[in-house]
Amino acid sequence: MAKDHSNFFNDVYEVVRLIPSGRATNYGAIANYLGTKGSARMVGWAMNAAHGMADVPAHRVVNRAGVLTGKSHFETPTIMQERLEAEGVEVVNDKIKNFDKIFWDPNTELAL
DNA sequence: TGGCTGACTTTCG
DNA sequence: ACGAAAGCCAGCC
Repeated sequence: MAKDHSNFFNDVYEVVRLIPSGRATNYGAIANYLGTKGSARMVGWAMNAAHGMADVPAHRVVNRAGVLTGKSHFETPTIMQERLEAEGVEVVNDKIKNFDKIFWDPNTELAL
């Protein structure tokens, strides 16, 4: 399982893994951090492969509005919200409450 | 080799 | 303020 096979996917996994508990980020931030800012979709795609990895908390990755867009891709559409609430994140209507304060930007937190 | 798809984002109407 | 369309890159057929 060499990480050099797909740098893009691996990078996404690492960034998502670096997301601290009780925090969440969005696809655009990760894409921007990786340099592929134009392809925020690809981040989601990478997560599609990442959802098979337990080490990748995909539930901490949401869209720029803080909505749990990818919840449907989990084992169950409720897993994402359940896990976020378990982390201490308030979720209402499949949307993260106070997303503005729990938002975790790799470009800022990792201090590029 | 060429073209479609995709867990997004931004902008024009 | 809401709706629809374009743009982006990388994997997959």
